[in-house]
Amino acid sequence: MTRGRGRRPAHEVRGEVLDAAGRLLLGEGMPAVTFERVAAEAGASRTTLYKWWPSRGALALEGYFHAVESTLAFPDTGDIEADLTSQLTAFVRLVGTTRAGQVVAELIGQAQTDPDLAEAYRTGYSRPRRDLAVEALHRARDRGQLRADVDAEAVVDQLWGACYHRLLIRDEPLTDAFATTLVRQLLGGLRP
Amino acid sequence: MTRGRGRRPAHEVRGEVLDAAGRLLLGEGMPAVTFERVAAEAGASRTTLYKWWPSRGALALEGYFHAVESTLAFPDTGDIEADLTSQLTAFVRLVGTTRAGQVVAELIGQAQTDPDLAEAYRTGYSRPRRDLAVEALHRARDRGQLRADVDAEAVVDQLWGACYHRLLIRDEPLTDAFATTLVRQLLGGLRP
Amino acid sequence: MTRGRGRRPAHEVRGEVLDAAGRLLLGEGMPAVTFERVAAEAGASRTTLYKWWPSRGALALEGYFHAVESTLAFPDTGDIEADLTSQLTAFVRLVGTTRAGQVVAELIGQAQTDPDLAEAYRTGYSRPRRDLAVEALHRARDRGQLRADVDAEAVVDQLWGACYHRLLIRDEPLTDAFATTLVRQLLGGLRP
Amino acid sequence: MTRGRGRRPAHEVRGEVLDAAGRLLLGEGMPAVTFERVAAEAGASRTTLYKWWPSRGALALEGYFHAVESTLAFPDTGDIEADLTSQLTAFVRLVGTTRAGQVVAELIGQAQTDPDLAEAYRTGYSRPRRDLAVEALHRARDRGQLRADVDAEAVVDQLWGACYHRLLIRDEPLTDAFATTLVRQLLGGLRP
DNA sequence: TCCTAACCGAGACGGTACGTCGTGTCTTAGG
DNA sequence: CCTAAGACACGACGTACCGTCTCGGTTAGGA
Repeated sequence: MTRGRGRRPAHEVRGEVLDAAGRLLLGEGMPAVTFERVAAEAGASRTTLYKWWPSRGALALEGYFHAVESTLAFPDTGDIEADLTSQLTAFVRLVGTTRAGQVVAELIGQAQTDPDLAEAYRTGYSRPRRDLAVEALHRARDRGQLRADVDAEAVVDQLWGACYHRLLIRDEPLTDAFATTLVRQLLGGLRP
Repeated sequence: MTRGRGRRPAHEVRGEVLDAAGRLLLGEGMPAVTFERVAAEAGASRTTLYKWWPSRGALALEGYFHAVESTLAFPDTGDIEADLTSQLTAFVRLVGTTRAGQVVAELIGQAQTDPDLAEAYRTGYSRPRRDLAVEALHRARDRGQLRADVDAEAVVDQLWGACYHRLLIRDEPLTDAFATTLVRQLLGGLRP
Repeated sequence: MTRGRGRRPAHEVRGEVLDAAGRLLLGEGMPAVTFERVAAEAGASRTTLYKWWPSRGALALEGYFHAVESTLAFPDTGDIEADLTSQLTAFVRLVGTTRAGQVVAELIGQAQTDPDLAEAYRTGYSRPRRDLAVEALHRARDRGQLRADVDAEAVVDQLWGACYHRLLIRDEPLTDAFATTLVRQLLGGLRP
Repeated sequence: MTRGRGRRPAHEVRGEVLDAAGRLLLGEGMPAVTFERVAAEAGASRTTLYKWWPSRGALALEGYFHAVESTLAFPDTGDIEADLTSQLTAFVRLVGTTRAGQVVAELIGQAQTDPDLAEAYRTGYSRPRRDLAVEALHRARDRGQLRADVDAEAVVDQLWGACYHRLLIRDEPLTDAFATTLVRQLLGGLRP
């Protein structure tokens, strides 16, 4: 007898579902993350998934978080150029050389037609990371390393956004040198 | 008599199909551009569409081009900062206030899982526009308005890429002021 | 509100599908029995049909059974020649003058390239009918009306098979006289 | 340069088409014989095929004839039982053990919904063979080996038709013994 | 011999059907 | 009594083939 149809503890099912979603996402990419396949892989009912996740994008995103358990940190050594370069280089390497790059790109792509995913992505991923960088930039400004009128949000777009651009359009390569260049070119004009 | 089932001139069918694709894309967005609906709207056969377009993304992109007939130009007044600001502001307005912004975002989104669309987008859209900007930057450099070691490709990512970032993630607004700030912050460090 | 998209009782859908299949089969013949048209006529989803019937032939056959609800009987009066003649005459009239003849021919025809239909036809139609005739022949043999070494299975082929031959090839007519002749010519040599 | 599009001698094209049709029929069976595939295999235009053959069945049949070049003969040794047995045994072996059996069955099957094939089959295949057998039977009758009132056409159905029955329905095997039995059982009652 | 008309093959058209996958809804049986 | 299993209608996909029709190159016939 297989398992019966009665209910299992919610958290147990949740865990298996997210495992399955993350596995599919990392293994076969976004198109493989369907309610159908995730439910089948997790041995759960599709009904259950519909109850907890509003869209396949939201499910995929949560599966991604569940799989990578990323730590959120922005080391502050006191040298903003060095910190930005190291952060940006780490980011470029992550999305440029690991599976994560393609996955993040697909999530952003899917988010264009999936409002639930877009919202979840902003709230749970991009916003916190932006904030960390903005705070670091503000601290640098307060330390006198950056001009007083620096627009920290725009700086984030000019560094990370530039990388996302290359990640999403892919008509120019995403290299360490590129990361370094971004910081160098931008900070030249931002020093007091 | 209806029309028979034989061949109609290729360009005639093509035109009607692209009309339909563009109309659906602008009117209801990317999810509405399916082979099925485009064929129905165009009064064409699905088979015919499959013969000419490798994916719904490629079809949508061509429908978009067909609909907007955009002119490609990068005015060069001799003042690079002014030119960049005006170009970037125009771009920000286009994608920030018209239907085109959402459409372009959806196309880029779809391109993440549609290689044919990605290739067509790079070749027919992003690459030519990048090149124009890069050439303008090189001319400015040769005029002595920019440092000799400027990385023009990176500059493009730091200006337009920054805008695409806000377009695609949408956790910060895409305003005229933002465009101006991007140019100001970046060019400060790029002058000789 | 139309009806919703959820589940309907299986037997309800089944019934409507078989009605439709039978109606199309009797009305327009085998070529009209496609999954597509049956689904449309029955107001059911094609997906559902695929779940229950392995091929359009199998669907048609079941539709045929559903429509005709034939009774299976082989009256045994004690006079084998009379019984065979009456059975064969009835069969000849059925397939020679009613719609059923063409339908059965088309089913057998389709079965040549549809293993599922072939299997279903043998199991559900021909085998039981053969068996009834064979049993009657064995009883006649045991009563001493037929030679002890009669090959009852072969007799079936020499009577009904002969009729199927004319039904399927149609280069000679299928008449009552033919049925009578078949029995007469064969039984002459089968009497003890 | 490939070959141009001008015309080739009709008989040359015909030959290649029939080669292709026969090859497909013998190799993959009736479902593989489509105008599309035959034209492709023969390197001919579909238009040409439509001009010469009214249906895929007719094309297949002619391809079959072209491939097998069967000789039509009914040896007459003077002993009708021996002749019938040897002819029937040869037939049973042909359709029971070679590819031809399946092919003939598929052709008859297809003929149920293809009037052009049915007509061509009767005219070019079954009718001539029936006639040969009927003539042999009439000669035997005239020699006094069969009763004067024998219905030769019916005899053909009771011998070959019985075999076709087993070929087409396949719920009993088609063996040499079966052929022998058919003749033995039937001729018992047909002798004067 | 050149030019032109007729023809015929190549191939695209509108269609029908297939079989599959995914979606979101709804019923129902099981724990 | 609630939940999950699972069947349903639906929409879209990509493919195969059908029968029709247009187009343009070749070839044969007339100038």
